[in-house]
Amino acid sequence: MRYSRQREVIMNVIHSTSTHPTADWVYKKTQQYIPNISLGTVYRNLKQLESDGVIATIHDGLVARYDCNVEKHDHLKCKVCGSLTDLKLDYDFKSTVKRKFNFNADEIDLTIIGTCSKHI
Amino acid sequence: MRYSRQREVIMNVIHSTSTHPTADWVYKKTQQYIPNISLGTVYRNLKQLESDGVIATIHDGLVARYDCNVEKHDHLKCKVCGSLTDLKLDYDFKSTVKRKFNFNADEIDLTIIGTCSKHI
DNA sequence: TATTAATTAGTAATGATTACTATTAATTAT
DNA sequence: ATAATTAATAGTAATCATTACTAATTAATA
Repeated sequence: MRYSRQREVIMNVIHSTSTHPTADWVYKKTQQYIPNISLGTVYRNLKQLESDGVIATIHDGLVARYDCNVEKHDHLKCKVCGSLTDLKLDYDFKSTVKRKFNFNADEIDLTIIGTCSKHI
Repeated sequence: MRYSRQREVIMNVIHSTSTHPTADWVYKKTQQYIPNISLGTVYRNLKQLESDGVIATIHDGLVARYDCNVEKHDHLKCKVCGSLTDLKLDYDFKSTVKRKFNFNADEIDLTIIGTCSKHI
C-alpha cells in the first residue's frame, strides 16, 4: 500500500473522534481538507484500512460505522441520541458454544441498547 | 389491523422456516401462493408485524432478517455458509452498565461469529 | 527521468428499503 | 344484502448506502 494524501487525511479524521463515524461523516469531514475528494475514495480507503486491521467496522442497523479502536470491545447504544459508547465486559462464551454446538467462535459482537445517562 | 390474505401468507411463510429469512426471500416464497404480490406489501407487512410484536427483526450486516421467535435470544453466525442459529446464553450485564455508566439497558444484541459444525 | 502500477475523481450501477398513487377489498352501518 | 368507508394492495418511482467502472493522476522504482 503506497502513500496517498487522501488516505492520510481519512486516518487523521477517524483518529480525531470517538463517535464511530459513518462513511458519509468521514467524507464531509475530509472535504474540509481536500474539497474535491470523492466519496468512492473514502469508501475504498475505509475498506482497505479495515482489511489492514488499522480500523474496525461496526454494523449499526443499516449503516456501517468506523472505529479506530481495534481492540475487542462492546458497545452501549442509546435509543434516544443514537450515541455509541465503547465498553469492555468480561465473558467467555466461546467454550460454551464449542461444547454445545461444536461451533468455532472467532469474534463476539455485543451491543447493549437502552438509554444513556444524558436522558435519565 | 384488518385481515388480508397477503399478510396471512407472509405469516405462514415466516413460520414455515427457522432460517431467519430476508424480505426478498419472503417475497419470492409468497409469490408461490400469490404470484402478483408486491415487494412493497411484503416490507410493509413485515414492519407492521414487527411493531405488533409478532415477529422480530435482526440486522445482519446490510440486510434485515426476520424471526418468528420473539423471545429474547442470541445468535450464532457462520462465516462460511452465512447461517444464523438461535441460542440462549445466560448473562446479566444490565446491572453492570447501570452501575458503571448509569445506562438503562433495554435489550442486548449478541451475535457470535465463527464456523459452524458443518465446516469443521 | 522514464516507467509502472496503485490511487484517484467523477459518474454510473447496484441492492435494500421506502414513498407515492390509483385501485381493490375488508369491514361497518344502513 | 348493499352501499359507504377506509385500510391494504399492486405497481412504479424515489432514496440511501455502497460498489463498480474508467480515464486521468501520481507515488514509488528502475
